[in-house]
Amino acid sequence: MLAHPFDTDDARPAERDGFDLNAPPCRNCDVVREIAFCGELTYDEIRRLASARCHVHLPADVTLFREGDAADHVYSIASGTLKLYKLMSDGRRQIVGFLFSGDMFGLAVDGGYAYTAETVTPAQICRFTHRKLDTLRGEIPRLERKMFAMAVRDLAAAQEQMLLLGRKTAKERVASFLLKLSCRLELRGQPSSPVELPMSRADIADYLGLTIETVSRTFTHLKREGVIGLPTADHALLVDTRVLKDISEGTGR
Amino acid sequence: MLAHPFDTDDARPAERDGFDLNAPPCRNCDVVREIAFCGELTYDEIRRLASARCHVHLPADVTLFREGDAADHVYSIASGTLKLYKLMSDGRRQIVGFLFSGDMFGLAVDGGYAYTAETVTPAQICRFTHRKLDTLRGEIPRLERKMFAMAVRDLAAAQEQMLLLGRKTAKERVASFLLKLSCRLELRGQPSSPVELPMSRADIADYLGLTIETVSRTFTHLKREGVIGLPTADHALLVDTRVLKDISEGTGR
DNA sequence: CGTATAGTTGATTAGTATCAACGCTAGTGG
DNA sequence: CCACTAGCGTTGATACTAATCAACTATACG
Repeated sequence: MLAHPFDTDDARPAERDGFDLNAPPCRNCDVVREIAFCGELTYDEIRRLASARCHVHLPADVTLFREGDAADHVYSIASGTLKLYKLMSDGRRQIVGFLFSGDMFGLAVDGGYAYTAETVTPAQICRFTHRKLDTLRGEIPRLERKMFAMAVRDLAAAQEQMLLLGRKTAKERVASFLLKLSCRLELRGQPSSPVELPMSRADIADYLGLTIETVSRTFTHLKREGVIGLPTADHALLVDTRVLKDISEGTGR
Repeated sequence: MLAHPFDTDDARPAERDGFDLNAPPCRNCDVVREIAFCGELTYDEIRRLASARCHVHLPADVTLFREGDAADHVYSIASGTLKLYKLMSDGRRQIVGFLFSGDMFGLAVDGGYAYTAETVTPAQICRFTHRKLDTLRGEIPRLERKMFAMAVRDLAAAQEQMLLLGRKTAKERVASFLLKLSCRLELRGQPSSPVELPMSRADIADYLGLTIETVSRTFTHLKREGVIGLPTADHALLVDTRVLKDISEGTGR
């Protein structure tokens, strides 16, 4: 396992990677504002948060921590895509979530992470020690609320995924997956249609509870039906969102 | 839908169903202590909580709210079993959780419940308005922390269930299910073996992403193999927990 | 340009769903 | 008190979706 360069949490938190984290209404705070916890916080609060964090840029396919590791840190994504997954002893894998900029992860119950976290693309990551973040949460009620809201949102998303995994067909799963990615773009004010698929077919399969082959075949079927387009393997065009939505809900073909 | 008798949240919260909620170190506060939020709170804090709640006893098969309903309340279970589920338009159902005494539910993101909640057995339920609970959370940091911890715990459980639904075989699912119920008993200091199954086979099937028939057959197989016993349809005896655990993890038969 | 990896497509198999019948238990009414 | 009925659970036969096994193609990399 690659030793990742986070080892400076307490050493020099204020200046790192060219970011001066202490100058309030500047480029740097805008960057911090991007990160998960900071929605609706004041600049002063963000500054306190920023001084507790550790920022790093990682290449693709880096493991941040493994399921069962002592949960020392909470993470936040500034840019890039990550995956969280659980493994069975025989190698079966379930990806419990793909994460993007603004997402938070690393919360743990009994001191151990419940999943492995790995970068899918190069990514800029912030990291806070649980200890420091706990203190800050106590001092900044809005931060506490924000983190709670994020946990509740994650829970609702997980429940939606349980419906997908337990009750949907392969076609419905793939359609739901594409729509979810598209929705996320729309929420961020970006065009909803050419959806980037930075993850491999294997990752998609392990996220949807399918095999690589079934994912590939289903993409092809949807393409043949004219519902989607696949200009490249890692870009999907949502040609008919309406129909795709019907398919994802079991109403359509 | 049955109109459930909760309509007194603001009317007379202090005295209801024979419970005097204002006398601190008495039977009633012990009852309240049972409920979800109250772990690690002082009697004073519990009293403030209790004065905001509304308590009721419900029969089996009562719907408390439906997916999409305006999320007005947060609920806590004092006794009994409930199920939370999501429905698709064609009737396919995924139960996202069975809940027992001490569990909390009804947290919502965008003002709407993400699932339907229904009693499986007769149950004693507490209810708080989101409005009041939000205020109390602000006033009682420990409450805020407790609810956050519960949300994180629920999230980890949901992720574990995603692994089950996405990657486990029918046998592994049923074994995991029985072990989970058994573990819960053990954590509460009760004998881990005769596990009560208050829910129907249909409920178990919709929880495990299987059909009634597959659940039934799998119970029979495990019984034939001598791993479990089924004295009645709604009681399971865990004969060989070790083997059951191996099965649930894909290590065993 | 050759090789390795990811993705696609095809043939077959396996696990679970579906369809169907039967048995058991509990509640009901004579 | 006992027969009747309804609903739940079990068991069996068959069908079907997605997994597995296998081959091939396209893309990226040295």
